[in-house]
Amino acid sequence: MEISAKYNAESIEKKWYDHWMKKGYFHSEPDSREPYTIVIPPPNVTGVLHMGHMLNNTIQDVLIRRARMQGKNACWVPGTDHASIATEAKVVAKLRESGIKKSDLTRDEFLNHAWDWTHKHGGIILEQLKKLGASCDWDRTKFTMDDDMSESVIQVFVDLYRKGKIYRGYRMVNWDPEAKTTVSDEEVIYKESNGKLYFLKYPIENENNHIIIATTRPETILGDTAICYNPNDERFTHLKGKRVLVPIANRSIPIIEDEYVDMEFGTGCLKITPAHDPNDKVIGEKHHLEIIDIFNEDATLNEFGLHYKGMDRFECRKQIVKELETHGFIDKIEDYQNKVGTSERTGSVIEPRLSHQWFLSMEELAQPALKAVMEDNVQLIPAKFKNTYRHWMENVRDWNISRQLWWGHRIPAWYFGEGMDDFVVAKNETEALELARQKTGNPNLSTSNLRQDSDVLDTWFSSWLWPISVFDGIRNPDNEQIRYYYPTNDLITAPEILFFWVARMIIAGYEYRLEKPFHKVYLTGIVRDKLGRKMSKSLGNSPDPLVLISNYGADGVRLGMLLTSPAGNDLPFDETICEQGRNFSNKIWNALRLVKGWEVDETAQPEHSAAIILWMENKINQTIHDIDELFEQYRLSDALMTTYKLIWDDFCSTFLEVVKPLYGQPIDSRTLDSTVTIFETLMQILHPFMPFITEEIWHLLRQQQTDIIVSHLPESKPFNSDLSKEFDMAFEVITSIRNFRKQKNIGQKESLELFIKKNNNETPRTTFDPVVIKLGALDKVEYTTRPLENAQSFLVESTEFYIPFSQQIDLEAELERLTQELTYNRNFLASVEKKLSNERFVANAPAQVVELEKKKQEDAMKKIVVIEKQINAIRQ
RNA sequence: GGGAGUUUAGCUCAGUUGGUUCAGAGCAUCUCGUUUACACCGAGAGGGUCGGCGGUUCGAAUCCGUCAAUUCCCA
Repeated sequence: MEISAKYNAESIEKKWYDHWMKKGYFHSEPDSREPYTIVIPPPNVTGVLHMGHMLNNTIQDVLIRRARMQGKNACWVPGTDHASIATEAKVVAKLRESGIKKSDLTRDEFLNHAWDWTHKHGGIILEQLKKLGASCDWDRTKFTMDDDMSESVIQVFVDLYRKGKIYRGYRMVNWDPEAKTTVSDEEVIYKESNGKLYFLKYPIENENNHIIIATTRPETILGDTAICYNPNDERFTHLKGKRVLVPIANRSIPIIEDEYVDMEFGTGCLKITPAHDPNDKVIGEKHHLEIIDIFNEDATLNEFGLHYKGMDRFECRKQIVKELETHGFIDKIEDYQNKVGTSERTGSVIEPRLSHQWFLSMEELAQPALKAVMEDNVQLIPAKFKNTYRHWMENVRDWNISRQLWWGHRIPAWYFGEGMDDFVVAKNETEALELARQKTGNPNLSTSNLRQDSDVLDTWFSSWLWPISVFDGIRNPDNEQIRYYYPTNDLITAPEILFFWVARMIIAGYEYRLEKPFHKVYLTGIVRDKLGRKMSKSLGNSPDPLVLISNYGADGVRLGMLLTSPAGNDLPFDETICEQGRNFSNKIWNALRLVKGWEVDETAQPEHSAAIILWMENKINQTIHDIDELFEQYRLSDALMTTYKLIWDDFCSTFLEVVKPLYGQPIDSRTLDSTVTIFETLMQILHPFMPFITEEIWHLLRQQQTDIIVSHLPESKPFNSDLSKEFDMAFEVITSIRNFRKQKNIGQKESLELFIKKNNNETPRTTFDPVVIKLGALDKVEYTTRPLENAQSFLVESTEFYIPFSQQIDLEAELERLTQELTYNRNFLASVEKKLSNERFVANAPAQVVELEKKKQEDAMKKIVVIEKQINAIRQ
């Protein structure tokens, strides 16, 4: 069979993915096996794959493939979320391009456009995941706005409302008075503006005195409900408990104290207008102040604006300043530069406005979720995030779940009047009508009297149910799927959304399943560029993952991403790490070419082959054991690096070099058979990390009963650590021989001999002597009892080695080297003896440690004796 | 302003409850090498006052204090 010299990832990857899909290996149904479940963190339905997804999904695929090979019923549920804000913004932008304004459309018309967009772009990101090799159960693909998923969301809203957990409250929003709509924080552009700072006099009630307050917005005094100073500010202590009158309105308001006030700014005294400033709102709530909203929807003044009613806010400012001046309320006016928020869409100045919103009270709900993580019932990996988690959960604030958008789950609240309590919450309009009739006692109420809340729910309010709702566990809490797959095993996500998503899923899990949603949460790092900046589309600093895949192969990219990303650490991405992955693929590929290139015959198995097979099998068992431990700790990078070294260093550089017959010679069938078996085992161990090349090689090695993806992962068997130590020593000998050849410029073709002199009555351990002969390109190894003359010597532990050498040995240099070694060992011995002579050390250190020191002492002394003898021999 | 993390080789990171000569890995660098699996390679080598200072201890990269740098989260 002709095998190409270079590994061609692209065609092979496509071939195997199609094959796996055809065989249905990714699909899972409940059965008697132990389940292993992951739900994907749903990417934005209209998004495209970025580096963060690559990292995240590579990790999930490694875990799911490993579980599958361990014989578990592996189920990875894929899907997407509707991402209200991002998607709506995209649709709006798209419509604008074709000259359509959102405000020209009805809600239904707009939603039709949004659905078109979703259907057109919705599958893209999932198709991209396939290129990466993601072995998701595509039959289970979910979308947060699927009918069943939406029903679950609405059901939960209604349920929480009825439990008293959801309530209506106020929140400050960015109001665009021109478009008469709310805009998100991202849509506000702050501009430098030349304004004025007005210093106003507020008369103190029942006193012939006043207090001066600086403001940039004098028209809002009509909405003032308090005056505030810093309790640490001695200038105002005489005002404690008094009241002032709002100029013009002549309304009496209290003077309050709060440390929020900046004593340096203005006069050090602040007016509080809770309806028209976010900071004032916070203070207002804290001090239970009245809220007076003076504006209409279009930012003209309402009846609280008194005689300015109906006037625009900026016109009002001019007029009110005149009136204040006339009545002597103005102390002075200064020029003032500040940043004013304007609407990205209309350019008009944003008016902070209080708006009715829905909130979920969190404190009680958070308790079981906090406990679960603190007690490691849900385990965060790495654990350092527990602190952050606790801090957030202990200070959790109510969750504002309203979004002033159209795309998403519309809030199932229907209003039938203007009063604060004139609404009902129900899962649909029919039920709402029934409830509204009951609540009003008016049987004639019809749907035309009902008006559904125009806002939608926060996208997180649907994704917090994800691990439950993908198995239909909200609507059908007892169905077979949810009972089998829930709780899921691992969640892989980014620390940025620990609160937005992870914490809330845990909360929902306990609320709706009385059980955590997952056992473990693996928090990945953030993918950054070389400059340490987060990769983002707006910066344009992210490579296109699909281009990377086509350049380095999916296997190569997967390896690159995983090698540099321990859990919770950021990943400074550099294409060279993918290059390392590609090089590794090529290395494995060439190992295959070597093995497949051998002629076989029935010659006897050489001793070196038998020995190295023994060692390699032992090494594999040992490494499997290590890898298992690393996986238990979710140290995927280390597990991969361990595998990488097992294949590259141990298998390719050592094992294959030993069993490799001389050029043109055949290999014996026993050795070849062991080699192929070992190669297969290595491919199985590597498969979760590099699925494609391993499947390809698995099949090229020999006729297989099954595909590697569903083969059984090799399990750790007992291993002999003495044997490893013995080999490590042998390898040190090999390295010394190689160094000697290098120093003396002796090629591999020129053969050498090696004499070994054991000391201190040690018995020679000869298992790997044939390997030393092969890799050292030696004629023979012989044991001797006396030092050799005219030979290069070296020491491994306290065994002497001699390589007879025809050239003159530089005795001076030898002496120099030996003396150095002697000094080193004497110093070492001295430090050990110093420790041992320290009574407190011997008394306090554990016996084991003291034993170890004694062993060191003994070894060093033996070695010193040997070196001294060598030195004496040269000197004679 | 409040909170959390990070700081070990040129880069990215390991380093369990303090205890083997513990200062390590990969990449990068340097030297040598076209020995027919692989130059997307092989064989070697160099490289760190473990951020600074102080303390606890027989013993500190590891524990404590403090300072510095840096990142993130919340307002």
